[in-house]
Amino acid sequence: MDIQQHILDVAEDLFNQHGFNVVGVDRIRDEAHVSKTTLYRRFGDKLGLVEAVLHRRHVRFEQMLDEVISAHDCPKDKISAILDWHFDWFGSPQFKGCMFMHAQSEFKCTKQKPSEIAVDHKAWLLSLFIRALGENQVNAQEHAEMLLTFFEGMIIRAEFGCILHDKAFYKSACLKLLP
Amino acid sequence: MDIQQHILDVAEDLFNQHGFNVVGVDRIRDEAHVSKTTLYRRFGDKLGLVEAVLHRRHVRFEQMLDEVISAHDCPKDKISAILDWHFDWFGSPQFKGCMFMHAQSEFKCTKQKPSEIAVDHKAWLLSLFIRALGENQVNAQEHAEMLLTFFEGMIIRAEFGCILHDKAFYKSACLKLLP
DNA sequence: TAAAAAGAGTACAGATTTGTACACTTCCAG
DNA sequence: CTGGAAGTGTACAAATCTGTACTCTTTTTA
Repeated sequence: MDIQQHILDVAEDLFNQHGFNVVGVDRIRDEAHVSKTTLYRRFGDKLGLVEAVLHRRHVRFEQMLDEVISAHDCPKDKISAILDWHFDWFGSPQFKGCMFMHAQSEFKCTKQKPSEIAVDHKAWLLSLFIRALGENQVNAQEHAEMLLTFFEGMIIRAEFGCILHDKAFYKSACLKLLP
Repeated sequence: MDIQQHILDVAEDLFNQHGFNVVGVDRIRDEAHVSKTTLYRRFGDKLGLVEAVLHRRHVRFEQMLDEVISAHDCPKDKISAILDWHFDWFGSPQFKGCMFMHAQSEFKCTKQKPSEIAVDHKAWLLSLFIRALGENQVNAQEHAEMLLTFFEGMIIRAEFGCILHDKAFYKSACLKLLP
């Protein structure tokens, strides 16, 4: 059992459910059943822990979604698969919105590293859509941006508990936004 | 000079720039140049102040956007005008993302009133799009939801500093999402 | 004008938060 | 088996945050 990963598991879950600033180090210590000494030895300070959580989450999303789009051939199927993946995510009990959006809103004014990680994550997400559309397409960049915009909106609507049950409407909308 | 509105001005600006939990009552007192007695006499507690700020902001948005769509006739022009209004907002120096999204992410886990106000605001926003499309249209509800989703995504992309300079792409995407 | 309401300013109680210190234990590798 | 790295548990310093208390002053209103 890797204690580092266990701490990150607990911290990620707490940050995801309640936010970064509102969750104190003592609470992570209690729920992870480790000592504060260990927390500060491993991650330096609370900000270091936040960064480690975000970085690991980004890598996980990267692996999952890269696999999702590589399992299909044409742009239409790749986008459709990304949509399915998002709906599975929205339906999971852990879903509480996008942690990178929350990091951006909580840390952007102080220009701290979590905000930087969030911006990098979204830049990678745009590149995923560009690759899904095929980079040599005309205006692939802009079409990818429109699709990403729509997906970001879906995440928000899901966080507000307002996602429509019928996935078909979203799939149809995505198709309209394709080149 | 209305002291109540002045306090709300200052609090709204601070909450907008930095978030709700991170801004303390003492800071609002200092920047508004009022006493803590006045703050607590007027708003009860910090949560009451947050609620008052959100409520007033919702009413202001309601007035502005109702006026925007009533100034045009066909759905296409109404949506286009809403888009223009959003781009003006994104370009303003006060823009720091959607305060109701932030309220939802900071208060939803505690099921407090700010989250309720945020949900109500977004429900009203959906109704705005339904009215803009014309309520008797086929699947107006669902088309409005797709448009709202896209607009929520634009707000997020703007918060990340990633909105494209050329408004034409977004306008074109909106048209594709119309019935 | 006199009473009542509202505000200023300050102090403070009580809780919470981050981060450190220190003594003691566990565990593993040379 | 032994020394060092890592972990536990506790205590605590220092800052911060919410909310109240209390006195004094200003403003409004009857």
